[in-house]
Amino acid sequence: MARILITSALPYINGIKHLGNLVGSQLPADLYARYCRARGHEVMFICATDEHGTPAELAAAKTGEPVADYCARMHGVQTELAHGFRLSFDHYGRSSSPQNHRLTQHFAGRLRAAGLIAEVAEKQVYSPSDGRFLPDRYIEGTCPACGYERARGDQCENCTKQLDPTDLIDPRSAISGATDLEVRETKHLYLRQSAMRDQLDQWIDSQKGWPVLTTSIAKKWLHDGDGLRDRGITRDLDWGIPVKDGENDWPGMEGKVFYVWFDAPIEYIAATAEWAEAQGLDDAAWRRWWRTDEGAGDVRYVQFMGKDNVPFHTLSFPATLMGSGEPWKLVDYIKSFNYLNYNGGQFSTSQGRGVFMDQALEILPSDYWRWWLLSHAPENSDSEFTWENFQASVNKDLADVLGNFVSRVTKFCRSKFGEAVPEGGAWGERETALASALAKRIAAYDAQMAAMEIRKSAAELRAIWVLGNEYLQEAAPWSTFKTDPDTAAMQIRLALNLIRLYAALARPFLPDAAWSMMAALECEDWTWPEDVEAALKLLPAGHAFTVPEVLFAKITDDAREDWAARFAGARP
RNA sequence: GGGCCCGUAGCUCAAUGGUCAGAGCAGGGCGCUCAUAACGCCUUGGUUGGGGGUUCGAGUCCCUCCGGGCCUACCA
Repeated sequence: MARILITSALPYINGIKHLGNLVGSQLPADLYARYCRARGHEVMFICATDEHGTPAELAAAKTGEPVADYCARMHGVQTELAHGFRLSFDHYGRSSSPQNHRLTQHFAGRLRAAGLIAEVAEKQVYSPSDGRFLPDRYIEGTCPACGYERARGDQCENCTKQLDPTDLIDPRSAISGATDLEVRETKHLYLRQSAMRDQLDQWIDSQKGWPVLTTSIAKKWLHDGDGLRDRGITRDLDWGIPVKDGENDWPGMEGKVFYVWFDAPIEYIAATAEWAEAQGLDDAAWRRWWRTDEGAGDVRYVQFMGKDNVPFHTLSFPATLMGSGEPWKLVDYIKSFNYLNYNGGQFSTSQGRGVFMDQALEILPSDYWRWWLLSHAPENSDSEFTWENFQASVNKDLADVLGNFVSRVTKFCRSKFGEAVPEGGAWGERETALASALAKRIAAYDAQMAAMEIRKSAAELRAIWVLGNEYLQEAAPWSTFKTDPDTAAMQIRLALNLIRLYAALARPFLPDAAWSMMAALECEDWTWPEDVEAALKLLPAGHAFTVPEVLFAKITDDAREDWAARFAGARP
């Protein structure tokens, strides 16, 4: 038994996430967490809402709520949706928690003591009308290069030229349209990542087997141009974690807060502390996951995230942890994902394009989405959601191959033997061969799951379901029954046990369906089938069961067309 | 502009430089009748984006061209 720490990239507070966000971090992290638990490992699975930053303030302003209230409300909404998708977090925290305030300020203090913080005076655009400094991309104006009138202060979307906000002609606030912008001097803290470049570089080099996507992005940042640049870790905002040096004030930094990307990863740690508090445990309970000098030496730490998050997890956050000079647990493996596209374009939160988590659950139960999303996870390249593909995959894999197997076995047994596991007969060669084929496939499934090869795991699991249908076809208990009822009883006894085995194996992908299967069998034994023969004899003769409702209803053409039309344009 | 990734069957995707490039779906044929018209077996289908090169051997390595995508540090 190992101890596995799993974190999923934090969803931003600013609205409901779409399926692309879900499959890029939380869902595969949940799959892995569930798998690790099923294999008997001790798991700490952490996620949280990422609540600070300009977009959160603006979203709150739009609804007229105080930002703290807005975040509390949206945290509730996201928590509900996480439950809806059966995301099995040990704790779903908030980056605005007191724990995160303390830890973030602690790290800043340690970094300052280590000489890794620089104070930099810089000029930034301020909008008196908005009462705030404007991040570059919140300034719009005419592109000096191509004349595009809605160029952003960081880059012109039309001609892709990199811009400085002061380059823009007729600049205005993208928030209010105000044109009375001025340049003000302000002081900010920078994390001196450049001083840690070699250390980070060596650390990345020492990691074996990370996805190309992960290491190539890290290497690019480390070696591009002059190498890794220092990074501003404070902002002039109201909502956030006040800049402090540990518990002490930071002269000259009054009224400023830490940058979200500084405090968000620290929330992984803080959320574990939140968990401990919620469980009524002491600090040692969470520190044994995070401090190698306090018990985390044998922890394996795995992070899940979309590719846009990679630089912060490979560089900034490790720099924060290493730079503190304290023995914090560093990540051991980073599983990163590409993007899921929607009907040939991108899912888009701002444009409301695609299917969002709340809408998905209104349409179908979570298992349908979990299965499709995970079996098509964008691991090697961007992948594509289409309604046709979704319908075909779900109907074939879930309804026909798995669901129908459960149906045919339980209904056949009920009609010939009644609703209890039938007695009689003994295994022959066919059953031994099946057990050995299953053992082989299960080993492959286990290996793919352990390696976090998501799509390959799904394919192996499906192949295991197919073995059951093949067995039934060959054994043909419906004809055996006419001449040799005892053998038919043995065959169907095995098939009923196969349902339990499938439930145990499928639980990480399909928690609800697995539960329904177990409930129908009136069984609570989720034991992983390490010994397949034993697993296929687990339910004894005479054990009662019930025929379950149809596990997965098929998606009709009408429903598919209806949804395709409904989600074709912007979110209503 | 720079960097990275991808391009394989109608579709979605596999293949440490080494048998005849494989699966699932879709298509075609056969079988079965327990089951959600479900299941099983067989089968059609490829100049691996184009062109060069290295090698005994290239989907895989190198060059080049075409096409798609991502990142490029003040959104997060």
